[in-house]
Amino acid sequence: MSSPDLDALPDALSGHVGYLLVRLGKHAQRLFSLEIGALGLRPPHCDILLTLSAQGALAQVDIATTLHIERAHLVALLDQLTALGLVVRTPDAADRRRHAVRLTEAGVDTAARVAAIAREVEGALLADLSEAEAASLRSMLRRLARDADEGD
Amino acid sequence: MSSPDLDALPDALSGHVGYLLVRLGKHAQRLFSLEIGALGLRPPHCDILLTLSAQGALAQVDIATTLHIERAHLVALLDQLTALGLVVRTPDAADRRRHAVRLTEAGVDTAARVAAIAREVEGALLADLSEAEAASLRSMLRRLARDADEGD
DNA sequence: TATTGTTATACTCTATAACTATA
DNA sequence: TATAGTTATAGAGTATAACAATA
Repeated sequence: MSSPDLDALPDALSGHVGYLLVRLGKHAQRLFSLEIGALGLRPPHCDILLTLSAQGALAQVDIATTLHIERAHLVALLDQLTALGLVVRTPDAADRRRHAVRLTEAGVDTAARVAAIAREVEGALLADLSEAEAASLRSMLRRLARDADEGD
Repeated sequence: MSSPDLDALPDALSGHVGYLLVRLGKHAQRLFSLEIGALGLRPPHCDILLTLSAQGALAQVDIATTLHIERAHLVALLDQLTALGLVVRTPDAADRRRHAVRLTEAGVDTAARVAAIAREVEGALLADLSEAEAASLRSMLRRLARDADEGD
């Protein structure tokens, strides 16, 4: 048994979209993590910042539902973002069980930098695709993601 | 702050292919995991079985390289597959550092069942795409995966 | 009774270093 | 010296149950 000429990507799996999604998802996550590490953030922190940036104040349960993060896990993530001065939790007068989470001014700035980094990584990831191909890919993936959410 | 009408998929992130890949990869992994749980297997076990099924005997380092699994992690995975009677490690006469890993007869059967399950999950995942769209998606993802491997 | 935020626990995946035996 | 398999450890993501405060 000598080492065979191994394809970088195993043919046995390259035909499965499921496997490709898992593999590319991990790759994208890794690239992105390296870039945002300098900000002291990990991917879920960034998902939260971008979501708050687009939607304004949200209760924790809404953030959790939107991002598919467990409520229980979200607590520590928000504690960390609070310690960094990027978000604040304020009580909701109308329903005192809920905490309104919103970006601070520093949080708004950081969200903008995160968005810029995301665009850079995106460019590197899709470098070999034409504009039309990238648009087609994005459109199909968005449809699949919506289908997946409906199935929950 | 009343609960806003939350899109299932947050608009702030749905435009990023990177985020969609991560999210869909996790979804695909979850669907697949549920199905193969009945076989006592987890995704990396299946990746190994399918790779051995296609390539025959491989040394552990080759499996690890091909599948992007750490050599150190692979040891336990192969121990588990061995305990299930699905693979065997045999010494390589030409290089006694290397162990040839190959499927047993039961392993061949299980690999076939895993492949069938993978096709089912694939069907569910891509249900809303036309044949042409699915082929286009698969082709683009495969290109991106090869690009990613070259960049390593 | 149900929901929100919280604490605690456990399992998987990932990353790293170090050891042994062989080359 | 370098490589293959192994052991051990720690961080990160995920899933679950249970609790207090509030609706």
